[in-house]
Amino acid sequence: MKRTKIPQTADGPPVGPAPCDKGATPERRSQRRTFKSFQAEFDFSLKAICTRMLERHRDTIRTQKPHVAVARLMRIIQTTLTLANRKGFHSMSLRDLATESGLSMGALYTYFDTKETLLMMILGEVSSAVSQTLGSPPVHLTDDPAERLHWLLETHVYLTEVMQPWFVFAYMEAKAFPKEGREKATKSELSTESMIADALADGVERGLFSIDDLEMTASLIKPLLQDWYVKRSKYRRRGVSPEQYVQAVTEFVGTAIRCRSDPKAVKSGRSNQRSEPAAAESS
Amino acid sequence: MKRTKIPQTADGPPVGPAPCDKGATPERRSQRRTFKSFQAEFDFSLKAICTRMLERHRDTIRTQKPHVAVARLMRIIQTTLTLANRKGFHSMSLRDLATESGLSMGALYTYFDTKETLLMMILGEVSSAVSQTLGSPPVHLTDDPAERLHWLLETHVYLTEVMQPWFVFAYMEAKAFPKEGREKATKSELSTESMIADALADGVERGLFSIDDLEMTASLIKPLLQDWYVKRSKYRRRGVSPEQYVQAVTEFVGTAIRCRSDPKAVKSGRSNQRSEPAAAESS
DNA sequence: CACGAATGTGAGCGAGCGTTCGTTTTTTAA
DNA sequence: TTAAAAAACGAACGCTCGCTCACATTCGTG
Repeated sequence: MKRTKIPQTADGPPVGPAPCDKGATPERRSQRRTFKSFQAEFDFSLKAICTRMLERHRDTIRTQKPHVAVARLMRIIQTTLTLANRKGFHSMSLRDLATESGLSMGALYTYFDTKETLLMMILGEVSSAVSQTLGSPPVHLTDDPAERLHWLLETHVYLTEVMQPWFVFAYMEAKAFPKEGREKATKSELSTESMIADALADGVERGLFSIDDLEMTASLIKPLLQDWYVKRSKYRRRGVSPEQYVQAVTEFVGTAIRCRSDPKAVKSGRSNQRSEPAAAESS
Repeated sequence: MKRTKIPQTADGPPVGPAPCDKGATPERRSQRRTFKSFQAEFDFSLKAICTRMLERHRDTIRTQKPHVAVARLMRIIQTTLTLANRKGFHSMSLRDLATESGLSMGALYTYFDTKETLLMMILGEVSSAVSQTLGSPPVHLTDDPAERLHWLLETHVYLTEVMQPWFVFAYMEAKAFPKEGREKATKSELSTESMIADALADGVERGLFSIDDLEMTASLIKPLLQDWYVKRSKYRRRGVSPEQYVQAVTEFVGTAIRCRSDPKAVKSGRSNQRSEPAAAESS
């Protein structure tokens, strides 16, 4: 596994998330991951994604100079996501795309041979991002189901936050995928669900969770994660931050499965987290 | 934390001296509603909906004889829902629709003047169905938040079960609605959410629920309801009945909001539920 | 049966689609 | 400076789309 270089927009990297867990005190070990630390760990900027895209499609993309190709790709992809999420991929014409992205029709076809290829290129980056992040959970979590579940929810929310338009695109256009792509999407979706189910099963086995129907519960958690990017504008309007959403979902789920683990691991608890004093404890 | 006032559409004053606290036979009163009893109460068969559709569009539909018009409409709508849910409304051509429904191009235009009108007609029936069912909760529920919440979840699931393709259609094509329609959809969505928030607020006030963030919790319940029709095929494959889903969601939510009300109202508990002769699965 | 009214039909219209390719412009390098 | 290579361009092509309308067919009634 290679370490990703971090060309962060702002100045220096805000110090990665204390890489060595064996380090200091236990409280430090489970230091809460933030959206910022996620962004420091992975680079899902448009530029980074388009660079990976170029590498993956060197054979199809006819432009030679990498920095030109990446620059054009960025315009194309950015515009595609915007237009497609507004009116649907099929309703978006390549002429619209050309005009909005400032390229000519011919130039577009330097980057893909078919409109459908463009769709698949985008989908490919989405599923690659999913397996890159959710695919390799930190080993130290394997024996703490509650932490593992929390890590899953958190990672999912943070990932879909950085790549929100991408995920909306994949979600909305899924049914129009040309078979191959649709299966890929379904598989990826089910794999997320089974990761959740795994963590739940583990928790039940250790007597930490109390769940009637494992499969059903995992099914119910999935839409909560999807809602974050599908209805992103609603949450933005209400001023909900990614961290707040993670906490709300964790709490909601944690209570529902009657999670009896270390309260500070799953329940809201963390007082330093609070941005609003909010006594909130109704008695 | 701010208190959200809930501008309800048209609702009786919830405050009051709980008049019919104890009705006739308690068992009868809170007799569990089933999918079957819902179907008996409302007629959302294709025929019934198309009949209403015809009445609502007498001016646009040129066919005179009602029974012919309804029959044709049924074919048109049925086919539209099938095709649109498979490849998207915009990707479905009217030629496809004509062929599949067994009508000619010209005949189609006897029922709508524009492809967009067809879309709006379908959307209209969906939102009409929502307000017809969710809009008028039984009065005897106004003073039992847990029952009211349960009634909302139940009604929503049953409604979207009978009209599943309609709701998928509305959900998936929502972003392509021509403004007017999109606003209608958004409003309807928010109204459902505020009905939920209403019940939650009521429960918190009476000390029955324990909820940190009302608005957020209501937001989290909504996707659970949507998952039922959006991912219907998944649940069908797993053999989950509408009743089972209602129970799973109720239980999940009930625990999450630490509902302390009468257990039989919200918690699963009742194992004899399972012994019931299981609702008949319609085609 | 007859005959006007109501329905049904599908080829044809212009518009817009994805895609191509001969041409022009820009870049590169000697 | 210059010429070959790379990249950008956008009119043109064939096709399908939503939609129309002159005509054919069926229905309802005397």
